[in-house]
Amino acid sequence: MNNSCNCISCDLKDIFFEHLNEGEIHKMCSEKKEHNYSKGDVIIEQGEEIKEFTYLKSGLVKLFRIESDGKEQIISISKPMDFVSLLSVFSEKTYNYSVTALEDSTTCVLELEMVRKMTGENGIFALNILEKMSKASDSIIMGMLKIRQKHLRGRIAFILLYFAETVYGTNDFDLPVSRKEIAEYIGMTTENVIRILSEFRTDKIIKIFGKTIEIIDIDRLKMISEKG
Amino acid sequence: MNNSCNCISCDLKDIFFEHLNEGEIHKMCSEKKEHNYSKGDVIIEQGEEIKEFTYLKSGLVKLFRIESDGKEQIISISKPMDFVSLLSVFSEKTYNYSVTALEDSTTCVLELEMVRKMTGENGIFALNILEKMSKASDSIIMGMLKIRQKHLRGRIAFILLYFAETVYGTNDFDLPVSRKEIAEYIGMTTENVIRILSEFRTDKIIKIFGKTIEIIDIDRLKMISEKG
DNA sequence: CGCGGCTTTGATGTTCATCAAGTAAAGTGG
DNA sequence: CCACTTTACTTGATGAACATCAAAGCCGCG
Repeated sequence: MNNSCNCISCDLKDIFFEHLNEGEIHKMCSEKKEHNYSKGDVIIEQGEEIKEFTYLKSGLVKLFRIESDGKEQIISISKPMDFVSLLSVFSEKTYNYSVTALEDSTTCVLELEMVRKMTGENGIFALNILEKMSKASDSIIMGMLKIRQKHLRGRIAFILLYFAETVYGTNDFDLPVSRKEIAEYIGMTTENVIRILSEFRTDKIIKIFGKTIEIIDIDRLKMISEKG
Repeated sequence: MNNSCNCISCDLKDIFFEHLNEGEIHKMCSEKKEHNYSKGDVIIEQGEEIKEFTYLKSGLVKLFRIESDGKEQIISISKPMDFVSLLSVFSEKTYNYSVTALEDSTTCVLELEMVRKMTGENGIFALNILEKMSKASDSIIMGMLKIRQKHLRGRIAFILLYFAETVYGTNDFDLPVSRKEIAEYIGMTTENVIRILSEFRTDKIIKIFGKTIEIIDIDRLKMISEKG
C-alpha cells in the first residue's frame, strides 16, 4: 500500500484518467490505494460486494467464474490496459467473477463512490470510462466468438499466439498458466491441451520445456489458428 | 419516421434517459428519429460507420457477425431494454457486428454526437448509460459462458427456456428464428438442432408444429438445461 | 409450377471427452 | 533436508458426442 502522490508520473494516468485538472488529480492521488499481489493471490472474489473500482497497473491476471458444478471457466486473461474491474461494476452489487494474479501484479484502487462522483462531474472523464468499458467487453466478446468457432488445434494455436504476440512480444516465453487453466480458458480438457501441445512439438512447430514455450514455426501456427 | 414529441410517454424514457430535465427531453425529442423495420430487415450492418446511438423500442433483433470464412455467428438475441447499440459504440469507428429484425421492430435513434455531448453535460445521464452498457455486455458474456459449458441437449433446452420465459412469457410460442439460426447462436450444426428438437418431441417434452413450439414438460426441460 | 431455401432423417466418420495409469514436480511436516 | 503427500503433467485406449455427407420431402414465392 502506497499513498504518496505519484499519479502524475503513472503510465496509466493518461489512459484512464486523461483530462483531469490539477485538483482532480490531486484528489484521486490522495485517495487511491495501490496493492501488490504475488502470483496466485486473489484480487477479487466472486460474490464479494463491489465497493471499489480496480485497475491493473502491472502484471497479468485471470478473470474466471466458478460454475454451479464447481468447475472454473476462465473469461479472460488480461494485462494492464485491458483490465479494469469494469464488467458489472456499474450494474451489479456483487462481483459475479473472480480475479487472481497470474504474475506478480499491482492494482490501483479507487472508491467506487468517488468514481461515480467524478463521472457525474466530469463529462470527459465519463466518456473515457465509457470507452474503456466498451473496449474491454468488446474484446472479451470477440475473443470468445473467435475461440468458439475453432477446433482444438486452432484454439491452442490461438492462445499461444496470444501470449507470444499480445502479452509478451516474443516467441520464447514462460506460460503463466497451467495446462488445466488453458483448458478452462478455451473450453476443452486438460488432457487434450497436453496432447495437442505434444503434437505441435512433434510437428516441430514449438519447443516445450515445462512451462517454457518456444515458437519455432510461427507461420504454421498462424495458419492453424486461422484455419482450425 | 416520426418526429412528434412523444418521448414524454415513451416506455423507455425512464429507463434509458431518466433524470433529464424538461429542456433536455425536449431536445432529445426533437432530434430523435424512430425507424420501423419488418421481420428480416437489416438495422445495422457490419462494417458500417457508427454515427448513431440506436436503441430498441419494440420487437426482437439478432446481433451477429459474419466471420472470415463466411459463416454467421449470432452473438445475442435481444429484446427491448436489452439492446442498445452499446457494444463498440463508444470505442470503435465502425460496427463489427450486424443487427437484423427477427420480428417487426421499432428503433429510436439519436445522433451519437448528441449522446456524447449529453454524457459530458449530465452526470446522472452518464452513469445511466454506463449502467446499461455494463448490464448489456455482462449478460452477453454470462450467456456465452453458460452455453459453452453445456452439451447440445442442454443448449437447446436453454434456448427454448429463454424464448418461453424471458422473451415471450408463455410455454406456447412461435420460434422467431430458423433452425439454422439456433445453430449459429449456440454453436452447433443445423442438423443436430433438428435432431434434438425431434428427440424432445419423442420424449414428450415439447410439441412441434413447424415454427410453433409448445413446452409440455417444463421441469424436465429445466433439468436438461441445468445438467446437460 | 418449378426453383431455392428450409427442414427432416439416416448413415458414416471424425473429433473430442473420459477413464486409466504412470511419471515428474512441487509443496508440507517432521 | 528428507520422506511424504499432493498437484501438475503425460500417454494410451476406449467410447460418446458431434459434424459431415447424402437424399428426400416440404413450403413459400416469383
